[in-house]
Amino acid sequence: MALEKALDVFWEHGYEGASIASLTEAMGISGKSLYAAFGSKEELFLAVLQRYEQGPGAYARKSVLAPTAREVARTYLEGAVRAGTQPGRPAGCLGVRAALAVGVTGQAVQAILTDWRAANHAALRERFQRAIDEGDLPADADPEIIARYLTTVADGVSVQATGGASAKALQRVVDVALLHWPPA
Amino acid sequence: MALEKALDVFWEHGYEGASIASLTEAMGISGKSLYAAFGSKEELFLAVLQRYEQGPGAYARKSVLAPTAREVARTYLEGAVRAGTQPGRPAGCLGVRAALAVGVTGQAVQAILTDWRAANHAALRERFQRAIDEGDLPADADPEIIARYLTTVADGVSVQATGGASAKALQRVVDVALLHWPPA
DNA sequence: AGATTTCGGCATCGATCGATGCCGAAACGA
DNA sequence: TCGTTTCGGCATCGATCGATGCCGAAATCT
Repeated sequence: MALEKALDVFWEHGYEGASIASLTEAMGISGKSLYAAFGSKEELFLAVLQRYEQGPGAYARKSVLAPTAREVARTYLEGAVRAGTQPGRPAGCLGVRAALAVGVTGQAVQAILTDWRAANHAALRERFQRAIDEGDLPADADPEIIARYLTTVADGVSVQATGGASAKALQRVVDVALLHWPPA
Repeated sequence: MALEKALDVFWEHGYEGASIASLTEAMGISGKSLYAAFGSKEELFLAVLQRYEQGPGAYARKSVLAPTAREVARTYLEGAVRAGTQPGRPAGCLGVRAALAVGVTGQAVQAILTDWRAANHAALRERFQRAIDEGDLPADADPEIIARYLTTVADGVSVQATGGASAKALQRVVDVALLHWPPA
């Protein structure tokens, strides 16, 4: 699928670093077809982001469905490792890499990805609040700080993977992060 | 100092996102003076990176001088929080933000920053190896994994700060990360 | 004060950016 | 087989990229 190829380009080079020429070459279509199908570079990126959420990034949505808070945390962090170290695909997380620093033309996409990461955090926080209500986590646990800790580690995993850290090394980091539960 | 202004621009917008026009405007000098003083955009960035290491990023170099491994970890993570949430300055870490995803013109700088982060990791690992030799850490501790855990959390702190997380929230994340020591 | 040097403002270089119009070839239906 | 339609290759748009040369004003030295 052409969208999957575009995903790899955005994932590897970020929003502004991915040129239309590099996108059309990877997708195997012409510039005219690209604009006829997606309208603009930004709309193409939005379509790619949806694709990412349902593919490599699906672990975030699935993790909150785990039966226990402990399993939520484990599936979330291990999903981040797996998605960020797939052989033959770009390293790290699209949402972290693509727009951490941008010029003037990328500010809209940067805001979108910032919201995207914030939504991930909010979903985890709400899941841990439910765990408290169900007695799965202690009543004095703080769902905000637990969720923040997990998203911070996951973001760090993405940066480490981008820098070339191996899946094995990052899995050990995740094991360390999950040694004590609840973490606070 | 003009270098400090250039640092803020690269810090906020990354290497490719920082245009010469935005740099000269922030530095208050002309393009001609910029090239006379630094030679090229890439050489200017290298000078900025050195400045960053001795200013906001100095915590990394200082932390390994702490007397105990525990204090090394604490000063390192708290330094990452403080440097990444300074009011009136760009959020996060220059080394993480500036070149996580780049086009063709930024690959050299991307490699430089990847090496820079790897050097941080190596310095921590060597410090923890020394702690093991001195009996400050258990003989069966793994300096590689402990250092990797800390750099991963610090990288995550940088991403979180870029996304708008507060210093207080990130300090609590660091407290959680340091609750158990050694972490593994 | 006059001569010399230094440096910033401006215009501009070739290249590339995202985006679009033109045009010929291929595919489809009658 | 002919007429119609769709779509990709190509050239090009204005804007901006990093980088440079020109030229006049300000500062320095004798």
